[in-house]
Amino acid sequence: MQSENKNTFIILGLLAHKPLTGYEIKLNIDKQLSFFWNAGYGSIYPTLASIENSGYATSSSIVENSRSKIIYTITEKGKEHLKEWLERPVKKDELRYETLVKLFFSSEVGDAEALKHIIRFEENVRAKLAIFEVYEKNLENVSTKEKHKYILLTVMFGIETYKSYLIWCKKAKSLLTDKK
Amino acid sequence: MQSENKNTFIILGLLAHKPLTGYEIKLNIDKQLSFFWNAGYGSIYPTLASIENSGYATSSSIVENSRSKIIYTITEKGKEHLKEWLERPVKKDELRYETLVKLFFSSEVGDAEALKHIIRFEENVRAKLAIFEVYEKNLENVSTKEKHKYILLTVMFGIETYKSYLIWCKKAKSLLTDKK
DNA sequence: CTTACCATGTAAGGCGTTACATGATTCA
DNA sequence: TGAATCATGTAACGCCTTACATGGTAAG
Repeated sequence: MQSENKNTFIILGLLAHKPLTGYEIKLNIDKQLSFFWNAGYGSIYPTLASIENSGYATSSSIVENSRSKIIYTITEKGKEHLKEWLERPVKKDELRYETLVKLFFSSEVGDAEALKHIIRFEENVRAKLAIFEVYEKNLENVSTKEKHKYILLTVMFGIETYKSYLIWCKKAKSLLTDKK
Repeated sequence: MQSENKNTFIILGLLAHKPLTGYEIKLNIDKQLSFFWNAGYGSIYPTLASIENSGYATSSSIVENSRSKIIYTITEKGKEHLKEWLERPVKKDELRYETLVKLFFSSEVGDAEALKHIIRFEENVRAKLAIFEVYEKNLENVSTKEKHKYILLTVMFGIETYKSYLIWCKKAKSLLTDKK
């Protein structure tokens, strides 16, 4: 079966909002979805080809700002395909926390190594949380508009979980450093 | 390169604690790591073969409880390999929340569909949180022992994040249902 | 003039899931 | 006796990352 992988639906979802090039799709995923989904050019361009092949989008070459690009536009068939997927129950949320794996086995290397992983994790979380909070402020002003409401939901999810990560980091550090 | 994928280190980590069969490894992963890592027999058995091939473990066929099994034992070389990996910085934690993707694009299908996804997510979270809390109680009693301390850390992570998921579920539901 | 960014792709290889295949033992 | 669990694997396929390859434009 072609065109049944998740990236197909991510791309169709973005195209449902407006026509985009492969390059713009990558930018959109990085900016808006990267917290819970990632994709590289190596998946995006082949998926776009397969999407067009299946009749879910059409492409047209244009020149804009003296740059030639290929813009993809979703078709009715593509919209139906997307909706059908959106209505299906979620199969599985996949988490692969390498950080937690390394902590789980840290009895082999000791507290100092474990702490390094926690601290690195914490730094990443702080950086991303700051970004989320800017997004949230921007979105709250326009959230009465239908489209933004759902995006706000995902940003809220990021904020809530990242805050809990920080709480855990604190507890984890004191479990490893406090003298009994 | 053989034997450099993550499952290699998960398995070595488990074997570092005690010798196990492929079947037992699967049970251990499901019970202790499934919150942040998963693996099927289709990865475990081939990885075990490659681990043995690389000299990170040795195998021996035995009969126990009138069942024949193949037990793998980690070697010194395997322990070194594991430690070296545990000390390397984490490359990336990978999250693929299909739930959030579907929510992100829910403007295409509306509040009712979005709510269904949230409610399904919430049910899963509640079920798993209950399990984590049992684990935590059991671990707290023995957490002064080195090995359990690190396992407790990962359980605490699960509890903290799952509690935050529930908070988000509540907020998300009211964002979608409250009349303004 | 050179660095960064815009823009589109291919190829190889690794990773991982799913389905299939087999067979023994235990328990109800 | 039949279902569940123990136990070990293979094969196919799909998915995804990484590296490679190319070339144009904008800005300093």
